[in-house]
Amino acid sequence: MPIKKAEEKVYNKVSNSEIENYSSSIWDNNKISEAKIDSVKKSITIMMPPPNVTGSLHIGHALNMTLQDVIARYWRMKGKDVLWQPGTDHAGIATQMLVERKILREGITSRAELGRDDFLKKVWEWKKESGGTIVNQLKRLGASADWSRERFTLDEGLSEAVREVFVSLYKNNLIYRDKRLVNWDTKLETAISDLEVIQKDKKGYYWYFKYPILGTKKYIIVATTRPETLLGDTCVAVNPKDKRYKSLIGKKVLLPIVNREILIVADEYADPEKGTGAVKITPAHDFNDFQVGKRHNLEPINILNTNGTLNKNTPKAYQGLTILKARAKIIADMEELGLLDKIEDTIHAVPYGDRSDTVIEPFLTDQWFVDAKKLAGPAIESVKNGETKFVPKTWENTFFEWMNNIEPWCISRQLWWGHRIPAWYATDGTIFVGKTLEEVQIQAFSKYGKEIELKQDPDVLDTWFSSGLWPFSTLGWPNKSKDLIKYYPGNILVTGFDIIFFWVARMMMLGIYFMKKSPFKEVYVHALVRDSKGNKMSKSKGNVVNPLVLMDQYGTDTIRFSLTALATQGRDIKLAEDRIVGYRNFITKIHNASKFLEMNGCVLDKEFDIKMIQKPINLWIINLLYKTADNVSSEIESYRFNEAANSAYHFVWHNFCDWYLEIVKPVLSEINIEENKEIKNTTAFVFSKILTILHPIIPFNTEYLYSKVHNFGEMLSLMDWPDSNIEKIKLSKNNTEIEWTIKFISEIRSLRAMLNIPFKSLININYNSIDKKYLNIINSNIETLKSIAGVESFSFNANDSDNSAQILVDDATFNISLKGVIDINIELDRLNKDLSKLKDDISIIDAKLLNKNFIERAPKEVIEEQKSKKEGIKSLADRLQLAINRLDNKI
RNA sequence: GGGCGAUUAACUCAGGGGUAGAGUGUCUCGGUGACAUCGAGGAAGCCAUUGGUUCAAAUCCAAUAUCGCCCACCA
Repeated sequence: MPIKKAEEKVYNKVSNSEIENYSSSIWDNNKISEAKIDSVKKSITIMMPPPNVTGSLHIGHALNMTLQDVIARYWRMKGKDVLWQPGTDHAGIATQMLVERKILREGITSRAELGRDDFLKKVWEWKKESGGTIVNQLKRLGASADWSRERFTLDEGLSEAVREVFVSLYKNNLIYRDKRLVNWDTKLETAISDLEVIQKDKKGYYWYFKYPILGTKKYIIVATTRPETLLGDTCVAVNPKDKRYKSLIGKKVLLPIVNREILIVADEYADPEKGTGAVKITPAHDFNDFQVGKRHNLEPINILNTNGTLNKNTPKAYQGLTILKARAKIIADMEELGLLDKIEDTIHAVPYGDRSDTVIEPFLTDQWFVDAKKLAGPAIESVKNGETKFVPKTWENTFFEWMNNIEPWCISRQLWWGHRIPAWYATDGTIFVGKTLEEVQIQAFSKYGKEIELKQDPDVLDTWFSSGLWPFSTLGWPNKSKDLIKYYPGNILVTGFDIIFFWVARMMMLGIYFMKKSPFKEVYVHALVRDSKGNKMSKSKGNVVNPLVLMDQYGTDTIRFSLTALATQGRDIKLAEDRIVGYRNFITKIHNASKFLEMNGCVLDKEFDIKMIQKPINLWIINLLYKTADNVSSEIESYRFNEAANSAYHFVWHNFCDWYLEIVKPVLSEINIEENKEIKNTTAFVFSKILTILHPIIPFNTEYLYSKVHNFGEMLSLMDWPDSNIEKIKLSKNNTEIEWTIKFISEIRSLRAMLNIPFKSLININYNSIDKKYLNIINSNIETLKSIAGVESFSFNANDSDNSAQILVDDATFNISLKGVIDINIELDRLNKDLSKLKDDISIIDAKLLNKNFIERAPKEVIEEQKSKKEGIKSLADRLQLAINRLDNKI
């Protein structure tokens, strides 16, 4: 076994952390990411989705922030004044839970023991100590947001905006207080919104209960998955059209255990197909039942305490029991009474709280609501009329679907951490809403004619209420600030689809209401990052990929490039480590190219004018460079990040490194200085532009190479984006000479590989009659051909019928003497294989050309294209056939 | 139940009316003055199925199948 030298050789690239530290420190020193309010440049505003202050960078953040950073850096290089507004969200429930756990560890039994004020002090303390974690992680990722403007949703300014909005919406009857069924979290003891409820399919049972009909010995049987709600039943409903029960309508049943007389009512809600067709109605604990109860004027009976235990409205034996214990007792009691008819297995959806992961109970309480329906109209309209566009457009359907069916938004939370609701109550229950206590005191005084005691509502607002104001509250609203005028509305919002309803829709509703304009022109909705098998990442599955670990392992830029290259529209991202390794290699490749430039003294000459370039190879690469730059540019602008990354990748690796540098390499080492000057200049120029194009995606390495290693000029992040229009570069469609050379070299290499001619044995290429232009090309690239194709000589040889292999490039034919070293049969095989491919191609085209309909109806250009294609292939095939015949004769 | 999306090489995915593309993997050769985290060259596909539109369909339309997601659903 030969020793693998690769293992001995340690690549001497500087460490990722050194590169990352260098780049971020010069960006910080030069404040490249700060928006310039006084700049005359046109603005681009990106509102960062504020991560939870309790958060730690996960792969979704990494994707989201990388894409925003690509956009931000790109537009800066395009000469725009970019505001990327960062900040964090106070995350009411998450933060409160976290700090509650913390004080528990400190030996405090509950937040109640501390009291509201002291508990909040603890939360602020925590925020001061640990709240910056996520921000530092974002900075490490390279997020070039304007951190000097960092905001927090509980900042004084943002809180003022919250109060202003609340009061204003209240005055306009868009916020109201109401007693309604809400989703109640019995663990957190707070109401939550519909969106915070997650339905999970669970195994359960249908219990069939017999309710005795008063005055008879008969029963009506009802089915339920929640036996304990029996205690709160106020009627039994049957469908008026259901013949089975028609005679029972209006009769009464004796509700077992509680012995309450309740009516059998007729209601369309009862579905004869479901269960027994008769349904028990518990208005206080079921959303549908609530409506039924209302229709029949039945007072709901609440059977629960806020912590989910049974309350005073239930029989003594049940009071204080948890729901599950009460359920078991009901079943046992019913069975004992002989009223349990049967039990069936079922799988049904059970609501869970997204934060507490506990079963959510419909619960009747007084809460504050936003009349979302009224606010939704204009938001829907702004998408319909194109003021705001979703990318990809398919998300607009999702948006409409939800907005059209929107329900009142419950905004009050029975928590301590958050924006306190600016409402006060008089002892008689009168509500006063105002921004400050003084304000409501004045209101109260004018009502009562004297000073009275006012108590502020103890509840706080849903966190999304304040983040819904983010696009304008961060810019100084309600003050008419310069920022607001310049940076509102934003241009682009980058977000995951999971918060379209939570956040995007609410920002649009509130933004349009208060600012008269939708808060952003475009919403780019990116995919979810999944594991390599396509599973959603979750802590319980243990398949969570920690971006910070990946960043340590591969470097931040590698992760950024990987996420960008994988960010296709409309499909989830499966993060496979293979891909990451591939892109790590790409960054290494760039470093090696850089090393090559250094070794060969390729230094950027400020006097160098690319319009004066003469050599075809240089013209070729410049041409491709600008094509790539234009391409990357339009792909970023249309949010096709994967295309942008791939396009740059391909150009750098396969055009610049594989061909340009290889072709130029032998010439660079020649002594002719004048001759080399143009090549060296071009090489340095193109490389500097490569770094520019890649900068938005991999800022750390490109900045490092640009300003530290090569000292190409100022900081890269301040450079202009290459643009063929602005720089008036004429792009040509074809560069025949270089393209022909590449084809020629590829043919030679392919032949070598197929015939097993080792690279070290140089070959002699003969030609008989070829066009002079090809000879010229060969002569001007002779060094390249020698060094990268292993060609020793070219010579005229009229007698080309020796044992020779054939190379056909366009309409030129070459032959290589095999000198008996090579098995003719192998060459014959190779040629025959090529030929049969060509013949297949011809027959496909022939089939078309012989089709009368094709000739009659296809556009002329297409027909001509097919014909000339066929001509080309045919001439190649003919010459190949000739060569085969000749070789055949030798055998 | 309502809606959306996916199905293309072994894998992960682009593309999108005119002969099928990339990266990874795989096979062969290679220790060469940028790079073995590399270079050169191969092999590998009835583009899910069935119908339609079209001169022409992987691409457009419709149905089907399978998988995924969102919303609704605790009789």
